[in-house]
Amino acid sequence: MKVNKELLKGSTVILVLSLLDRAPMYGYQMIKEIEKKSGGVFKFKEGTLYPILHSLEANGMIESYWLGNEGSRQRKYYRITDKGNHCLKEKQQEWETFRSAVDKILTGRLIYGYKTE
Amino acid sequence: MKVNKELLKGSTVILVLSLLDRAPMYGYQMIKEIEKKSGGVFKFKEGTLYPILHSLEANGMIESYWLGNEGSRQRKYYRITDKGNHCLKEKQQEWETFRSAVDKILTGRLIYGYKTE
DNA sequence: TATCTATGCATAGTTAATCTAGGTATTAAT
DNA sequence: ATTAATACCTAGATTAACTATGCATAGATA
Repeated sequence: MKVNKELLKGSTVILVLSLLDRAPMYGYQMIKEIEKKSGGVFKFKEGTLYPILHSLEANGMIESYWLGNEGSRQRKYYRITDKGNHCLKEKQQEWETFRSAVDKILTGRLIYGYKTE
Repeated sequence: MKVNKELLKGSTVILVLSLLDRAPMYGYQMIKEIEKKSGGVFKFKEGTLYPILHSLEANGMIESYWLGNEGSRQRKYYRITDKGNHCLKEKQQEWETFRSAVDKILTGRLIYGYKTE
């Protein structure tokens, strides 16, 4: 990770659902995709992604199916469900709220008075 | 919190340092200030803020001093140090990187192919 | 004057998201 | 044949923020 990894907390699910909202993918592919799209900023660990996928599937946000590439290796693809799509929309709104709130504080002006010893 | 509290992780320190970069403040004041500036999105708990302040002080990012309001109650003010200011600049850059990377994924286009069963 | 609310600092223990570190197996390249 | 990349998985450790307290002062209100 190029950034403080704690920053990522709370953002992983929206990143995963965003990817799957555009196309079904398998886990390993998502790791590469996220790294590529983020310009190398996010490098998901397998120990991070796979438990998230399993949890999202258990909650009905995504569905999985095995698919082989013309007789070659089997890959476990995930696609987003209607419920997951609804959840994604909520999280997109949440992200906008969060980002805006942080920026307000980073760029904000002083409200209360100034006091020093 | 109006947003998933996990989103906040990794962002607390930059928020605190940003406030102190504009004026010294005491803890309770910072809680109110952050709530006000964020439009009510962030409501820091005391159990969140005070340990952060103590940790930042232990690391030389901020300094504290007690100050009374004309003979009234004593308040513990914090001001940012040079080291803290340097840290803040790094974290501002980190925030930009992070925010931009998330937005790239949320709005990004498909890179690999599309596959379904 | 008694009580309630807001202010103000502090911390021990809990929770939960991510990482570490390991495992297994297939495929492609050297 | 060996190595690197691909591809899945999970138990346990880490750690940041929260919960739930405690204590104390100041101001308002009845």
